[in-house]
Amino acid sequence: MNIGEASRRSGLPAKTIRYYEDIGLISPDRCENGYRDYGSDDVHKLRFLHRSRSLGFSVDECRQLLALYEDKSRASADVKEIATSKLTEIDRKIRELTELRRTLEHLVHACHGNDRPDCPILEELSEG
Amino acid sequence: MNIGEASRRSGLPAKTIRYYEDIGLISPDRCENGYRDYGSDDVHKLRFLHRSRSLGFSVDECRQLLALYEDKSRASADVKEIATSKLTEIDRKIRELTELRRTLEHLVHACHGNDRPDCPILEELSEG
DNA sequence: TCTTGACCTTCCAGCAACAGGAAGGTTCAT
DNA sequence: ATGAACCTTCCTGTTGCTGGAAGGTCAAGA
Repeated sequence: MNIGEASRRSGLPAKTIRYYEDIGLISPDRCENGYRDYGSDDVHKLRFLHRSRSLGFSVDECRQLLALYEDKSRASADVKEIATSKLTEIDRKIRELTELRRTLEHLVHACHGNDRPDCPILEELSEG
Repeated sequence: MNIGEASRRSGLPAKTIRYYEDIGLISPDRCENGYRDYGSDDVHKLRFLHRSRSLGFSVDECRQLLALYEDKSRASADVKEIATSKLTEIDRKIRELTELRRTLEHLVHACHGNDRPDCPILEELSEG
């Protein structure tokens, strides 16, 4: 199938699919006219990539996961380790954002938000 | 003062300070030898930038905030609006990450993490 | 005086992970 | 035959810096 169909079936934009080929994540066949030709296994991989990207794995982690996925003698511990470290990272991000949120909300609350120039937000930013 | 001192006082790397000049956020004087020459008001701005960046504002938002900061006839409502929309954005990010976290934790829990190839994480990624 | 080391300068490249668009070839339906 | 809807490659731009190369400047020590 052509890239458009692969895009529809995988949920990834054609641009992204070509990019994934550029960086060596997939390598579809080519038709005589030069068009890329995707098989159902390719689509399967693309969906795998789509899903793992949307779960927050970096492209490089996706590469590792994909390699493990195709390695029938893999140890599930290897996969679990990647996922666990990603979980830790997500936890950290959530903590940081929550802290940010608190500070910001405090500032927003303190600001009158009227047409006068007094602004605790700017004051805090300039002093903090 | 030289850029090194400005860096120490503002907490921003010298590279970043030059970059901020490149994109027009600050414009220090120059000495005869070509070195940048920062005054205390420059350092003040740099600290403002440092703080607002670390609060999650984009460089472009920082530019707006800085302009408001220097505009003595500003309305605090303008600042509050920027901060409020940033707050909304942070909330959205937190929600997304929390959802991600839940899915990922579920997967990590389901995986035995041993030396066998059976792996619910990969299964989910390939089907989801 | 020479030299060493810590500064400073500009410019160029690269990171992630694509997105947008130009210029052109192909296929299919009308 | 023509137009729409595909497809191709190549180049640029995004965000916010960071690293490095090649070179100028300055102050202190031998």
